[in-house]
Amino acid sequence: MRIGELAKRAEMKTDTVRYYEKAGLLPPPPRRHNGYRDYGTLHLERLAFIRHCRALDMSLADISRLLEFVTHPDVKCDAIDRLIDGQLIQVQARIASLRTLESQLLALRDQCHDQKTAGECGILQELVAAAHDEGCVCHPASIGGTDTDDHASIPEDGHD
Amino acid sequence: MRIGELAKRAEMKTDTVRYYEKAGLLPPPPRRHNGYRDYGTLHLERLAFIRHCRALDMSLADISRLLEFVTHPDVKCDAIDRLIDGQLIQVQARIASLRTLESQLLALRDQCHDQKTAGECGILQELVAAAHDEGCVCHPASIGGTDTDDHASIPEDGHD
DNA sequence: TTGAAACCATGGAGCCACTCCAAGGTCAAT
DNA sequence: ATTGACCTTGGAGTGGCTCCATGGTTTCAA
Repeated sequence: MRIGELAKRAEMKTDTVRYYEKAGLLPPPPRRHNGYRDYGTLHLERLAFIRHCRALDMSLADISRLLEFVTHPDVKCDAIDRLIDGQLIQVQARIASLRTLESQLLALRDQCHDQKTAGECGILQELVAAAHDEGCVCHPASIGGTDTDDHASIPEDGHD
Repeated sequence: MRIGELAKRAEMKTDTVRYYEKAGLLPPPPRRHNGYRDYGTLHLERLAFIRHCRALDMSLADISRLLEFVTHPDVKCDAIDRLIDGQLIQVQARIASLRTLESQLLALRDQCHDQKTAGECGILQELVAAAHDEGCVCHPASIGGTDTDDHASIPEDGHD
């Protein structure tokens, strides 16, 4: 099976397949006389596994760790459990932070009372107010406590 | 004010400030005789604005658009409203997709019944089963419908 | 038989929003 | 005079791809 068919069957791009090989997730297949990669069903299964894990939003590093368990089924499995748990904690933290964000955006949107120009727009006024540290609808100034304080920092989305 | 103090006051790194300048979000300040950047309070306000918008998870492109409204307050503001709405829709979609993901991971975690080796681990067996397209606890094969089908694809985190 | 289309190979750049680093210049205090 | 803290620039790295240029190979039809 050439890379095109493999990619089609695994429902991904040939570029992605080659990328996985370079990243060490997919073992390099034998080559034909012309240099073309020659895949078998094992490769397809492995790709399906990777794809499924990616659908669970796992990082390639985590998937790589899982693949080691697949090829070494005799080691203890509690690390697998911890990996999934860690994943779960990340996802739940992300949901919580996005919910905060949602309420902030909703509050912001409510500030626009169909003004006509940007100069009168409540949303923009709120955003500019934030620059003066006066507290805004979405990030109220912490008068009574500091609990919303750190939420005002930039969400750490860097490495999803 | 040199870049160090500006960055400290804006609670970001000097690298980030320079990056914003290069990205066209912060106008290049005048230089001192030694080449050092010399900032004023307007720069600090602008940075605070950017920081606040980033805390709302806006892209730099969107913030750039907003900054144009700040400097041209006479244009119509409905574009601002639409920008915030778009942001909101994105966030809500992301929450929904993460909730699906959460339940999938929970189902997966329940498969581990304290086995001892990876070979017996229910989680791993489920993940491998997915490679055989037999349906797994987290992504059940669509027997009765296709409602969970498309959710099983890789989450589109690329360009949030 | 020739030529076009479809496939394959490699290497490198681009995306986003930074972050870090190296090599070198500047300045204040000791 | 030297140390250390600051500043400058440019470039590389992050993750997980995606796209592109350039060139080789295969296959099919005219």
